[in-house]
Formats: sequence, structure tokens, C-alpha cells
Amino acid sequence: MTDASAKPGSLGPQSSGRRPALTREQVLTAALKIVDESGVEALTMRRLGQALDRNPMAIYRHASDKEDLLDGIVEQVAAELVTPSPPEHDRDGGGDDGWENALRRTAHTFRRVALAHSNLVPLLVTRPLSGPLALRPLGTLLPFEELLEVFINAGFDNHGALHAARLFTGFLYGHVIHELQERVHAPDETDDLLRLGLHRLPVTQFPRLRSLAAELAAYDGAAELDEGLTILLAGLRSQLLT
Amino acid sequence: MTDASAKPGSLGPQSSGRRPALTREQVLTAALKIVDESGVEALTMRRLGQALDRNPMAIYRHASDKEDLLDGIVEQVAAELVTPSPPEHDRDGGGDDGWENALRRTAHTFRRVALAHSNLVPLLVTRPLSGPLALRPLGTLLPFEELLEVFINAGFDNHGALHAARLFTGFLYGHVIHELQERVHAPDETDDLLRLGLHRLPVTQFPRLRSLAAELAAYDGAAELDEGLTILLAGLRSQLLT
DNA sequence: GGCCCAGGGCTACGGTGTAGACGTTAGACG
DNA sequence: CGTCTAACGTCTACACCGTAGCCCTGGGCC
Repeated sequence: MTDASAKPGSLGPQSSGRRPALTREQVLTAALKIVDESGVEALTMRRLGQALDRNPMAIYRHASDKEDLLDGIVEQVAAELVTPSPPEHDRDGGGDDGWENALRRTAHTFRRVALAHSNLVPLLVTRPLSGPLALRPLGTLLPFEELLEVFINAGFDNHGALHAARLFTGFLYGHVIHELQERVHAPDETDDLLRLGLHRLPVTQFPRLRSLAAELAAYDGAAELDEGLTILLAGLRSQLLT
Repeated sequence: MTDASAKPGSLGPQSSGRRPALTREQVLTAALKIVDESGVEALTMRRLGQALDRNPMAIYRHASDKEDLLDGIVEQVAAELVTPSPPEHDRDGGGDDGWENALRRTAHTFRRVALAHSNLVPLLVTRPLSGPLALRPLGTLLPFEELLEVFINAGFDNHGALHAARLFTGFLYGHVIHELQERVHAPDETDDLLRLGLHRLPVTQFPRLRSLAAELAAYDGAAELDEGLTILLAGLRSQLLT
């Protein structure tokens, strides 16, 4: 051990400095970067250690597990979803259909964030399944709490609000899943059928899908989200009036 | 066909008789069994080989990849979703709101199948993200094609049908994800707050969620699905009338 | 001073997916 | 009949994975 050649030092002068010490946030940010750039399967303890210029095992000081690491990433992204400004006192004014606009904004924010971290979407949607709701990282529950608030302020009772909130987040999940599936197959092909790869589908089994080539080609995520919102909000509104 | 009693002695180092040769379906069935019983993370090439009493490498003759294996499993479960009886000629009769009932049935079937393979749900929801729609295993597209059929017969135009089908499957995804999250934490505790683990949540941050303990405790999946359907169908119906 | 202990480094272990070469056989075809 | 071929199964080997366990170090505490 006398040989303290300090390994891949390559840093500044050997003598003094200990490096400034990692924080959980740095770890999570680096991990998220890897996922964003190269996909979930590229997120490896060794690669993450490399990105942090630390020994892979150092990570375990800030995340007990790889599972915990993934939870942390999701939680960090979930933080991008919480609305920064609590519209507290506008309840008196036009609180009439304000809740619908609030939901529209929430939906578009969710869409934007999800698309900005599209590689993370599988985790975002799937992590909640790893355990009962109340044991999930608190940060991931905050957006849901905010939704509940919106619905209750809109006039739903407890049961209705819980239900509406579930319906709404389910809708959001569904939307991004579908939108991410719309990746074009061969962008240089002119014919819609070919460009989307729909020619692969047997005509007899998939008459409907094949005939939708034009619609599929003209996909517009934001518009689709809005249309879905219109339908969903109509349903919720009718529920509220009874 | 599942009966594999054909195995002669199941031993005899290399006695003589050749075993009846594997089929892709057998491989997928065995894989699905492992997933159902022990979770996705337990599905390992070696373990699957063991379950099939074959060398792990034999699997690669029937699935090019582990990815392909997973796709195959999902496809097999998707086959449980296709409605066996095509109601062809009842189009004349009471085609009025028949489509709503059809959707209700579809939804409950989906729920039943998803809960029967709850360990597979993450894959079911997530696999579609692994590539463009038209490149997915055909079997997984069939339920979608059937949905399109329903909506078009109900009177939606191409665009509307595509949209409605996406909305509907997104709703189904969302529902099962939420339902699976309702696993009770400590079933022997009498107080709802404690039993659900909600006491973990800081009161100041989660007033709404905590106050919903009773509702959360009384969760009924089928009922929730029906309520969601009511809302969603109301929205779709109003869309159809315009 | 003495102590503690959080943060980081290193090695090592058991497990993973799968490439590649090799055997064996059932059936096609002359 | 013999020969060829393609499918199926086996084995070995490799690179990589998550992480248990132990050590060292330095700054804050009494």
C-alpha cells in the first residue's frame, strides 16, 4: 500500500485536494443525462461512475440500489412537472371553467417534459408498478396531489376527484406512449404506406390500419393531445353537473 | 398440448431417442409461466432453458434475441384479447349504441387478462415504445385493428376512429397501471391511513392524498373501470354527434 | 488529543446475454 | 441408395453487469 500512486489521478496536483464530494443530485443528473442521450439500457453503474469520474461503487453512497437510482431519476423529472406558481387567490374571479384550462396546461407541460426525456418514458410509466402508491418517492406523488387539488377545487367530491385524477394521468400516459410510437420508419420514402412500414401488414388482417396511412402520416402530437383533452373534459364536465 | 409427458426417462445421459423438438410456442409458454410466477426479472435464458430441460442456447433457435422473446410473450398474451366471435351480421339490427357495449366488454376483457398476467403489464405497456408501430409483432396490432373496426362501424370517420382507438387503449393502459398500484401495504392494520402506508406522507405536502385514505381503501377495480368508461364514452358519444 | 464516520477506492464473486464452433439428425433430391 | 442441406441442440467462452466486503482518508466533533 505504500505505493500511493493514486491511480488515474490525472487531476490537479496530487498533494492537497480532495475532490468536492458528490451529492445525490449530481449523481441523478448525470444518470439522467446518460439515459436521455443513450437510453435506459445504457445506464450502467460503471458508465455512470465514469461520467462522474468516480469509482462505480461511490454511487452506492448516494443510492442504495440501482432501483433506488432509477426511482431518483424519475423523481427528478417529476419535479419538472410541479407547477411553480400556486394560483391561490384567483378562486373568486373566473373560477368557473378555470379548472379545464389548468388541466390543459398541465397536460401540455407533461407532454413537453415527457418528450424531452423520451427515453425515460418507459420508466416514468412503469416505476409506479414497483410498489404500493404510498411507498413511492414523495416527489413522484406531488404532481398527483396537485391534480387532486385541481379537481376538488373544481367541485368534485373526494371520490370523484380521486377518480378524475386517475383518469387524467392515465390519459396522459396513454398519450405519450402513443405519440412516441409514431416514429417514422423510412422518412425518405414518398408513399405513406411504405414510409410508415405499413406494407408489412397483411391486407386481409389489417384493412383498417392500412387505410389509415394518411392519418398516421399526418400525426401532430399537440393537436392529438388537445383533441383527447376535449373529449375527456367533456366527459368530466358532464360528470360534474349531475 | 401443454402436457409434455412425452419425455421418456427424462434421464439417460444420451440413451438414444431424440426428444420431440421444441416449438416457438412452447418456448413462449414456458417463458410466460416464469414471468407470471416470478416476475420479469426472473426470466433468464438459463432459467428458461432449465424449465424447458434444454440448453439455454437452444432458445436462440426460436427467438433471435431476448428482445424478440419478450415481444413474443407479449404477442401471445395479446392473442387472449382478440374477440373470438366476429359479430358480422348484427349491423342492421340495433347497431345504435351497440358499440358502447362492445367497448365495455373489450375493456373488461383487457382488465381480466392484464390482471391475470400482472407481472407482464410493464412489458405490455412498454414494449410498443421499442419501435415504430408498423414494425411491432403483428399479433400485438390485431386488438388495435379490432378497435378501429368498432369505431368505424359506430360512425366515426377515419381520423376520429384512429383518435378514439388511441384514446381508448390509453385509457385501458392507465387503468391497469393504477389498479396494480393499489396493492395494500399492511393488510392487517385496521386504520386506513396506516394500512395504506399513507402516514409516511407529510401532512403539509399531501393534505388531499391523506384525506383520501377511505376512498383508497375501498378500491374496486371493476367499478373504477366502469366509471371511467362512463366518462370516456360520454365524451366519445358527444364527439360522434357533432 | 482522541474519536467518529461519511465519502471514496479497490477487489472479487456470481450472474447475465450471446457469439461461434461443433455435433446430430430428418428430410429432400438425384 | 447415397448425398446434401438446413434445422435443431450442445458446449465453451467472453465481455459485461450489480454489488458485498474491506480498506483508506480527511474533516468535524467532544
